[in-house]
Amino acid sequence: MRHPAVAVASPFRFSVNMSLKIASWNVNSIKARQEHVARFLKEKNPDVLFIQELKGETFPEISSDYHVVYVGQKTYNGVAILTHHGEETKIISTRLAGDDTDEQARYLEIEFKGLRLINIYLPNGNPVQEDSDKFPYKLKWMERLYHRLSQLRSEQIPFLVGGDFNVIPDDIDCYNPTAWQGDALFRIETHQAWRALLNLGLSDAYRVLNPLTANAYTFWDYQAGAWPQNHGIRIDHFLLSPPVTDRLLSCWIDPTPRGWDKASDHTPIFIELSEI
DNA sequence: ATGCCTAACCCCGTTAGA
Repeated sequence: MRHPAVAVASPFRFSVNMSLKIASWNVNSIKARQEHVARFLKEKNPDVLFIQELKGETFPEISSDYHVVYVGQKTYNGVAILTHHGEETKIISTRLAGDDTDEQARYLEIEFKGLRLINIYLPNGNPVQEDSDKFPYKLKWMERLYHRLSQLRSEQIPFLVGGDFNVIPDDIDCYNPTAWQGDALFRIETHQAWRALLNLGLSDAYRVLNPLTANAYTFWDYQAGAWPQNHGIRIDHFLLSPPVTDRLLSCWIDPTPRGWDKASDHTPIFIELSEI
């Protein structure tokens, strides 16, 4: 048979432009990294950029090509979503449900092109010790996230969650698993909560397409020559709900911004989705 | 080894990050 049996719905279906490129990057202060972000947008031209750790209450003017929605906080946390050419966005929520007393700016959920986009800066959780509530806060936050995503699943709303999860999913995701034993990013409770998210039917976009790739990291400590020795961890992720996983074309980590002068300790991760 | 580095705040050291 010379011609495919299935008709092509649109002559543009196989155009290279018919995809959505979404990036996520913890910049460790938007004020300190605004020139890096401007360079990144210009060079990579993503349709959407998730940013974490704004570390401030304001968002500087960076690019007239992008529309910015953000939730800020003095000194700590803060997340933003940038969309190219001011495409239609609608803010659904600027906080994670489940604790009205939680003032930390770590969650931003928007509607974009029929998708729910969720940008998170999941709590670090260290130190793990009796007299600190940081680890319990992390676990509670993950439980709240589970409930929110479970709700979206039952409502059959297609979504993706991207950001700094502060979770090292497995041994392959860090240069020295032994060194991370007991750390909040690698604790058994953290892994249980991570697996609970996956068991909602979500996929870890990077591992779907790169199941065996080792030494693939998104964070390198400023200290002890971690970057030049590639002593990193993979903690920035995209989790996709099933219909979004069906649209996944590619997922990659771009280490180059980590090598820039006065760099963030994180580097961006990308996904590319086919258009409907 | 629990620091090594970096940023914010604002007092010139502390807190937090991961």
